[in-house]
Amino acid sequence: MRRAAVCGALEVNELQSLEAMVRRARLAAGQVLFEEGGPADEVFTLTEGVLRLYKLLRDGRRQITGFLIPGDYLGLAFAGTYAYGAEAVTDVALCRFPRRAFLRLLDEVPALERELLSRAGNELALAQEQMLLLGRKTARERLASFLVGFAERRGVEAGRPVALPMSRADLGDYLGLTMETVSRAFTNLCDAGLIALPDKRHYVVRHHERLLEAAGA
Amino acid sequence: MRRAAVCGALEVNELQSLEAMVRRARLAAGQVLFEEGGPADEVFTLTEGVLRLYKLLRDGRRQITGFLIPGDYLGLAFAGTYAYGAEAVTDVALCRFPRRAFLRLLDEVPALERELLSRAGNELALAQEQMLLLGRKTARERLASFLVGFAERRGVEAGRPVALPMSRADLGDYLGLTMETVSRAFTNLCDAGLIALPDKRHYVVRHHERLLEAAGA
DNA sequence: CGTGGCGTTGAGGTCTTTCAACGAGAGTGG
DNA sequence: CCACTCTCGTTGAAAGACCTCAACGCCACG
Repeated sequence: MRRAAVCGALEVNELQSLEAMVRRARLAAGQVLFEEGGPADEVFTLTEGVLRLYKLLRDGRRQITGFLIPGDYLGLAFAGTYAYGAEAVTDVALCRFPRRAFLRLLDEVPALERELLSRAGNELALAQEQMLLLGRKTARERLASFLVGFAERRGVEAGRPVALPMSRADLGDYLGLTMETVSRAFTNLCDAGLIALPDKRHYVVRHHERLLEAAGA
Repeated sequence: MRRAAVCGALEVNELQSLEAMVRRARLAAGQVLFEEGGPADEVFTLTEGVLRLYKLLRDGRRQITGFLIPGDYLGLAFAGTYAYGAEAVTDVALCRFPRRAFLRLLDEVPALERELLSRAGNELALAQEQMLLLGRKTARERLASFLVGFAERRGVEAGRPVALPMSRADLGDYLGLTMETVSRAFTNLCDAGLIALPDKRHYVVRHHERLLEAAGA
């Protein structure tokens, strides 16, 4: 895992300049960090909680493009405005960096740039996986894919309950479905014995193999 | 437009090492450049023609994640294998770089790294736009979005015919639809007067405003 | 104990897919 | 030069997956 590498690089090489420019912030669940199209003058690192990134259509339809967990960074837009909005799913804590200072740091620390490039590559691969999901998978496959991937990303070991911080509606907007269809897919996977639902905000992977198979790839 | 910047950087700063490592290649329409999961030991720049990048499910369902046009690069996987397959849509010409030499060059030319990071950011923004399309737009909106964006990307001025090198099936796999639905959406937009279809492989944007509106955002 | 948000379930509707037929055009071979 | 064939695209009819609308239960909160 390379999740800590940015912070690592900062702390080792540039502690003094980091100290000068880092600020910490907290947001309550549901609050907006920034909006799509807003001026992109800060870069963030998430340290606690979960964020959702999303894009909107004029009539209100929403696509969540990703959920961020501690260790993820966001906001590095090379255009002057954010390409997406960001909101707190749970209470969150994060580090904020002024964008200009961050770019200056980028000039001074080549390793940081390489790290960001590597991360961007990972994100791109994830985005392509998500396109496959949205364009070609069934509701059941979409949910199964998400549940497998999320458990893994959270580092939850097999058989352990995984916390689901987001609502069914959020999940729907992430998977390109409605809340109701997500709910039915949960029921379906549960009835099939692939997962268990101790309560509405937790799930357990009961058959990793079969769930992976239900995910379609 | 920064499309030429990589080549620019190479030619100005590293001409001799470039000469040593660049190789040119051609592929006929339909041929495979590399397959998903194959060893990622080369990086490419497309100089002529159009490529499609895609991911597959086991049962053959395909999602095209992007069409590449001259000036685009591909293949910079930080993992050891390609995350997607690449095939020629038309006859293509490209430059190939051995991956290791390319990474060495990356160490020597900091500007190149910044350029790649900037491009990765653009690609990520495009990918998120595509997620919105796949997850939340109707068939008509998807096609309208594509037609507007493709004309722009090709730099075709308003009212001029745009060449469509890919088949309806390719378009379907890109937009998360079937060939038939794509065809119906074409007919629909044509009947509505938003576009014209001089022949099956060209279209004309007749009302940029209204087409943009039909694209949903 | 009411109220409101969230999730589940059912019934009916809709958009897209599936299946099928048909037409146009390119390339092939008689 | 003219069938012949194959691919690609279009169109229609029927089927299906998901959506919409609605009712209901649960739980936290005031």
